[in-house]
Amino acid sequence: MISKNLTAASTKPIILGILKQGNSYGYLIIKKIKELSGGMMKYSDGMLYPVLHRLEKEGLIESKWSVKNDERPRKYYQITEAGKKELIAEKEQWTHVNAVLDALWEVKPSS
Amino acid sequence: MISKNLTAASTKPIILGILKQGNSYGYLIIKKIKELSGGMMKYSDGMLYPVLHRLEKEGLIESKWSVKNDERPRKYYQITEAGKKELIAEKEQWTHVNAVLDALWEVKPSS
DNA sequence: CTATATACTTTGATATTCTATGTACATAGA
DNA sequence: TCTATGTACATAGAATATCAAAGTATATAG
Repeated sequence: MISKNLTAASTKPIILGILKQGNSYGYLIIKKIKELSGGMMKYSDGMLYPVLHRLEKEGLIESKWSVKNDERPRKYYQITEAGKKELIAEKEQWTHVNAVLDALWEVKPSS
Repeated sequence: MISKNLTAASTKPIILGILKQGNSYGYLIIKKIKELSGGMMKYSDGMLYPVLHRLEKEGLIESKWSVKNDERPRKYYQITEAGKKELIAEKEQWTHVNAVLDALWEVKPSS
């Protein structure tokens, strides 16, 4: 299982990345993350929904209730322009941190 | 600047990685991180020292006061065997999360 | 003698997290 | 019919984590 910290750090880019592929809703996003990570990352609903609310409050995603007579009401989210920019900014940060870590994973002791 | 979450997630592997290169002490570790990250990551002393104490409590690092007459007292840390194993486990987690993110950064909208 | 750098530590207000709980509908199958 | 399970969203609040600020002290440069 992925650690709490690493899960927390990757939540935002993962959700934004999934929504960049196409609109989706909470329950489906949870299943998608589990699938994408091969079961290494599992979000409970109680964990994910507050994050979606926060991202919406930050203007990175937008929601719209979809109510059709042949299916259950679902709250569909879509990524905003600000969200797409944020995803790019996230990628830059991850690239940077990975560069630092890559320099450290395999180092031999200098002694 | 690197986000709070990503900083938090990378703190442990960065410190363990630095100590794997050779023993070091708090103040020097802070400077080393700043240097390694090109200034993108800056730890205040109030942030780093508690982390060192926690890692020591977890048995991942060990400390020893170095008191010599020609220099100031310093608390040197060295990585333990458990710490080396933890660093490997961290690397695996980062590899996994990066694989998930790599699948999402560049996706084209399916619509 | 003052400012800055070095070096380590802890407190506690603030923020975050996520478990537990609640609501509600759909459907499979016993 | 009843029950279990899956789908779908939401939030309170206990538990935990964070980190700025303040404290102590020595060294050195100007």
